[in-house]
Amino acid sequence: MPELAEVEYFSHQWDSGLGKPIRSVFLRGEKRIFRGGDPREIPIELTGRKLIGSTTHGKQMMFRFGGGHHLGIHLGMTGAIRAFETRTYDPAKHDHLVLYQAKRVLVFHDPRLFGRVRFSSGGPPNWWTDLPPEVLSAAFTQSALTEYLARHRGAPLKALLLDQDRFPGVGNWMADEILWRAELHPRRSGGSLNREESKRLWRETRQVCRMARKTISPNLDDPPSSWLFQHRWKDGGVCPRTGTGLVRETIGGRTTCWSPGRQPEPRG
DNA sequence: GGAGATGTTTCAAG
DNA sequence: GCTTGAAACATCTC
Repeated sequence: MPELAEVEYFSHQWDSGLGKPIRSVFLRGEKRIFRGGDPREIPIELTGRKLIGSTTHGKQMMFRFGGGHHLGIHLGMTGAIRAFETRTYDPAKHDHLVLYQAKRVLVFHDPRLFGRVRFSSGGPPNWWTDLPPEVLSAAFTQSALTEYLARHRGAPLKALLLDQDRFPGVGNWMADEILWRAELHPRRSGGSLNREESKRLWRETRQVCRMARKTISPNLDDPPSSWLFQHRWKDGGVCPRTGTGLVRETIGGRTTCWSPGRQPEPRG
């Protein structure tokens, strides 16, 4: 499910637990979720520590605890963060991490195990500090994008937009939304864009990220019907701008939706 | 029963 | 060495 705006929404689900200590920790022990680390550290280090802050970066979430402990969560495709106001809670089938506080529980849930939990003691770890510039940061410049497109001149735009090292937080539906607004066919190659098209791509990438945060992050509401988002999954879906039929096909390894009336097929 | 799902990583081919 | 594409991961829903 989650792309940048949804990730922001989920990270706030634990806000009610800010400033309060963890009393105990439940681990399901699914190794895949904690790949690359040893989850047994988590109960040892977090018990008695307060949750003191949270932040997101693209699709990554980071929760800070007292004592310099950091918990990183990636939701993968089906992960979710939840909080329940309760004193007792039996972990559900796909709950992988449950942090018990005095009056609530903070839960990470993920049926498909594509999500990931990382843990680090002693300051922010490299996997957090070395993240690339966010799309809405000042470092995400037009010229950096142009340079990137030139380097990946053979790859389809759809595949490039899913590159988390360059477009952190952009996922499948956001990539389609960006290309639709920029009037660029998803199969256009990185090297085929002229100056004007490259500028449109840059502008719409930022615009979609900005609007997604504004509309989705507060309550996980769906975007308005003027977006491609609302029409892209429906068979027989119609482009809200041209009124003509939408097309779906796999590009860059993912289901891709576009409006042929608006996004002309590349030549050749 | 089969296909596909708003994601990332890894591996191999070009 | 770099770029690109496909498969693998595991479960649920339509």
